[in-house]
Amino acid sequence: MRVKQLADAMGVTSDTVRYYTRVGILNPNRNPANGYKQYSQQDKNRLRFALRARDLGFTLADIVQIVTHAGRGDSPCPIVRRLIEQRFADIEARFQDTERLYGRMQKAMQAWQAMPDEEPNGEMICALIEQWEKP
Amino acid sequence: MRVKQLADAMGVTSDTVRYYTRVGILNPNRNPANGYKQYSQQDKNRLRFALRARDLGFTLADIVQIVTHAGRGDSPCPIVRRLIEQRFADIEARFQDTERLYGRMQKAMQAWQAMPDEEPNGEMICALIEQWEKP
DNA sequence: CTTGACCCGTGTCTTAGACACAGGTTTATA
DNA sequence: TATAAACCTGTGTCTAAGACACGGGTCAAG
Repeated sequence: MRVKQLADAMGVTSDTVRYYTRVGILNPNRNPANGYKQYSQQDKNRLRFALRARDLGFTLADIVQIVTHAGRGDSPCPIVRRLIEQRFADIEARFQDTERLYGRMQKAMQAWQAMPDEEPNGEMICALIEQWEKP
Repeated sequence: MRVKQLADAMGVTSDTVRYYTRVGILNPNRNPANGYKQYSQQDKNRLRFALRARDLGFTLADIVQIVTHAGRGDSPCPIVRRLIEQRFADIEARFQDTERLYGRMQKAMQAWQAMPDEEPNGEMICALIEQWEKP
């Protein structure tokens, strides 16, 4: 199948398929008649794997490592275990960071809505931000 | 004050001070003797404002807009109100995305630890990822 | 006067694609 | 069969918020 066909089948854009090809996750053959990329069923499986791993928080660099080792016949075992531990810690930290940010913003919004009575204006907001304390 | 002095005073790196200068948040004078940037107390105040706004989820582009309008004597009011609404929606979406990602990863980790009995190996993890269903 | 710490501007790198461009190919329709 | 729409190719640039490197100039203490 060609780029768009694969992209549509997996629910991504053509650019994503091309990008995953560029970085080495997909390895299409070339149609000798016109030079177009030809994706096999194996590419489709790899793309499905890649998208699921991405949804679990792995980076594309992680995925490239995994599929490269898998393709060489090596067991991706130690790599994958290390990556899982690493990404889990990353996502946990990111989650907590975002949670704190969200909390700060909620508090700021509440402070804004608790402003005296008039509509808040730009200066008041700027003053609010300026007086804001580090969490 | 010079770059490093300001950076140290505000707890950021010199690169950050230079970057904020590049994008127009800070406007140092130049020391004519050597061409070095000379930051004033107003720059320090601006940097403090910028860092607090950043901690509240505003982008640097947002901050540039705000301080540019403030510097021109315009009221930043309508801009700031629009930005606040925009960023609050952004952070809310980001928080929920990260929360979902964190949940998916937690479930994956639990599934991994609930694996039969042996140590999990790479193939098993890959199989887990492959069979993983979209949330 | 030397040494180490600081400064300068400029340029490149990072993620995960999105978008644009100029031109070649395929496919459906008239 | 001609043409137009939709597709394809590679290449290059852009995103956010700095980090890092380079080659060279400047400052302070010893």
